[in-house]
Amino acid sequence: MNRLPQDWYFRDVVEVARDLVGRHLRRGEVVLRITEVEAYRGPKDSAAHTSKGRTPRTEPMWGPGGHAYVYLCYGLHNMLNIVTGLGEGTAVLIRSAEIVQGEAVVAERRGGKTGSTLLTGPGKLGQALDLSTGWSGHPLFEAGGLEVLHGIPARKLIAGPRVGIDYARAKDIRARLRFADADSTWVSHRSKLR
DNA sequence: AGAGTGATGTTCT
DNA sequence: GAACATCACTCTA
Repeated sequence: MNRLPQDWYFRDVVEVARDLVGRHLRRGEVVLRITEVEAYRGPKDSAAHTSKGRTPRTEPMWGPGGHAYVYLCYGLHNMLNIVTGLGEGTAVLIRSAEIVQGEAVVAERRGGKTGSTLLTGPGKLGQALDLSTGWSGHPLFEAGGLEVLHGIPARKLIAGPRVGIDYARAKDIRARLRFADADSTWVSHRSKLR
């Protein structure tokens, strides 16, 4: 299975977000199929990290697409985002995935848990891939490390508001920028999607 | 199904 | 010193 080329990410962030559902994420022997994402539309989007200005932490988000943006949330969760566009401050948060390969390794990293709660949520995904903020800025279109592959695009998408952004403006909270594979059970907060 | 709560540490004011 | 794109757990229904 081949990697997606860098210019694949040079499009509108919502378009890339929808297109990312069903794609594969590979790190070593572990391969995951993305089932749920959220789009963050840059400085004008009050829910996006880039709306608060340029800082060392958010630096990868201001660069060209195809790179990872990883940050620590609540002191314990490493969240994986994929930067899109050409230095527009836009990115897609990867929220959930299904296991394609490496189930034993993932189960061990997740504390021996099994079933469909294994990878539903961005913190769990970071744990399954053993990510840290050191991966922030990593090119996903190059071989080795962490890669995004073609995978199997979703047949049908469902959408809803983003999760955990109560601090944003009302119109940004309402915006339906969370997308998931309608056929997958590996999706968080499923009742709020349609 | 939904609400409440404590754990945890980096980032920026 | 406050805020924070969460999780796992405990209730109550």
